[in-house]
Amino acid sequence: MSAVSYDTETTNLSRHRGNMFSFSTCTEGGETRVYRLDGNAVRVAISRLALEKLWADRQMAKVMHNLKFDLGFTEKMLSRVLDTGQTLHDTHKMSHILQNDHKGHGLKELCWELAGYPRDDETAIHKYTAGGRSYQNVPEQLMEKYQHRDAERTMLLYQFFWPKIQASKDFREIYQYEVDLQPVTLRMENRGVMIDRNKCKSLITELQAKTSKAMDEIESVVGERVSPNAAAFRYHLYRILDVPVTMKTKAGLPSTDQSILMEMRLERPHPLIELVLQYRAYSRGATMIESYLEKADTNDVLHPNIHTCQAITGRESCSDPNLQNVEKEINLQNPYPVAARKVFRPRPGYVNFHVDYAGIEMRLLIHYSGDEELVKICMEGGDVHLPATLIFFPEEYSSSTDPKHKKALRDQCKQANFAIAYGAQLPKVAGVLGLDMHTAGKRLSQYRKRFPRLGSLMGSAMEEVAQTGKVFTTFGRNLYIPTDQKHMGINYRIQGTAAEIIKRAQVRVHRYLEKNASEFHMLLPIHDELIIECPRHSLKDAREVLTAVAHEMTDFSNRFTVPLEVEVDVATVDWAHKSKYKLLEAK
DNA sequence: TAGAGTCGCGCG
DNA sequence: AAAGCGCGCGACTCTA
Repeated sequence: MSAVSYDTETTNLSRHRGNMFSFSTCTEGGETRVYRLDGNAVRVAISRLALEKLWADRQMAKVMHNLKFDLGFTEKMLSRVLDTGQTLHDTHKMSHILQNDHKGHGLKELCWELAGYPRDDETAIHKYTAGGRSYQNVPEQLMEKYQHRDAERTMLLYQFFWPKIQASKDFREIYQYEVDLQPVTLRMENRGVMIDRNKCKSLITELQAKTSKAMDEIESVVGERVSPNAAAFRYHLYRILDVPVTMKTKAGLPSTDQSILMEMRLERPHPLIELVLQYRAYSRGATMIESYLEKADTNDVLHPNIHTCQAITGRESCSDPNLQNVEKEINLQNPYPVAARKVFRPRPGYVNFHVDYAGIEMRLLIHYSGDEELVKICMEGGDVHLPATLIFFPEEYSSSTDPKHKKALRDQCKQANFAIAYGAQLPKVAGVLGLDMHTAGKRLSQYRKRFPRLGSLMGSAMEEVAQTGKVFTTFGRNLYIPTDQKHMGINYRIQGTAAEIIKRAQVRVHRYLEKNASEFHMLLPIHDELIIECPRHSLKDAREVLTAVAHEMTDFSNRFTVPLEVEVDVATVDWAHKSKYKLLEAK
């Protein structure tokens, strides 16, 4: 199949705020063309015709650098969905798969590095686009020159990267789901997430009042009006509390971060500590929620950018706004959390299902460790943290009759399990468990004897980095790691594998819903969770649909020695109020 | 006054 | 040498 590169120029980076006004193409032979969709009517008509013709030709693969962007604007321009029956390519995704550790995957920089292709475009254009002005303000002749370049660059990258992707079966498969994920993600961004404007406003008012109250009280304690976020504040804090500096910032200054404040809070309580924690939490909460209001469209819907290949590990990320870090009601690190999730709501007439992978990180650690006893516990649906609990607290756990106490012990051992898998040594493990070194030492060696492979996960990943400069996941994705950072290998492997799982899951779930339950829509991935909306009049079908979705998300039996499972919650009012949702029993 | 770097903090 | 790591964003600070 022959291919053509395709690049759009738009008046804004955000689809719901701008439109495309021009596009350019380049053939495999290097012929470039530029079309304008603005200006006189004849030119517009000719360009539109060319655009229609280009997308009508399904025998011609379209190559883009970040295809979600170009596809999204083109769909908006033509008012229809375009990915059906098309062969699409994305050179940005190729670059990420082939060289995840590269400092960036920008079109210009890549072509400069790979081919010495000139990259002075911006310097000529900058004075026309400074101050956030649209690229439509750039003189056409100048703009055109660089559009030819970008189309040519994209074709250049395609010709350079595509053979390397094709050379490996794993790469082909990884690349294919990354490409398939683009229109899926585009649909989620377009659908968006609804906020409750009134709840936002009242919460902002409340938080601003609390913020200024905290500020006033801080002033009366410190003696002058100084923000707890200001550099100067750190000296006031240590002077007033009269405590030694235990942690410093990168620049060698006394740290005033949360972990320090929480320690001080326990050892030397003082009203100033509470005020600082309150001020920081409330002011941050207020500005975050203000930003949601600014970014929402006229229907109170947020359209975030969901980046599928931004993180070095292959994880997704989210911006404008970031919906993957909205505060929960309870935060163990912060006694004054802002329950920001309550401003997110299902659309009128809808409910939201939150489907999350149960303990996926520990399951993957166990999979990669190959520990037979732990694998068996997973397969039988048992508690993988129980053996550790019985080793570290044999008497305490068995003889305790207080469920709270038992849970606390079990949670400490869960922490210890993660710590050991990520390379913790005796002092750290003893600290996590709250045991003296001697007792912890004896029990840890028992533990290591019984589960030797969990403790050697980090070591083997480090060895792999030392030998090859990378680790690879079950799916064959390469994750390059600096050789002076070998210890990161195990983390990259786990995080990268979980990312691949949920990416593949989204492609499958989208296909399932499109075919079988087209009124359901995915809204957002949050690393180990998918949020799916369902109209209330379809609730009678929801249990069957969600059970099928769960199957699509967890069906990796040929890849993992451990089973994957999901748990489902349903939110009817807002994202802070969820209840358990039971799936159908497996047949 | 815009951009870059640091710090701190939310989520996973 | 090490319980690890990935993001995006706002406030602040300094520089050009």
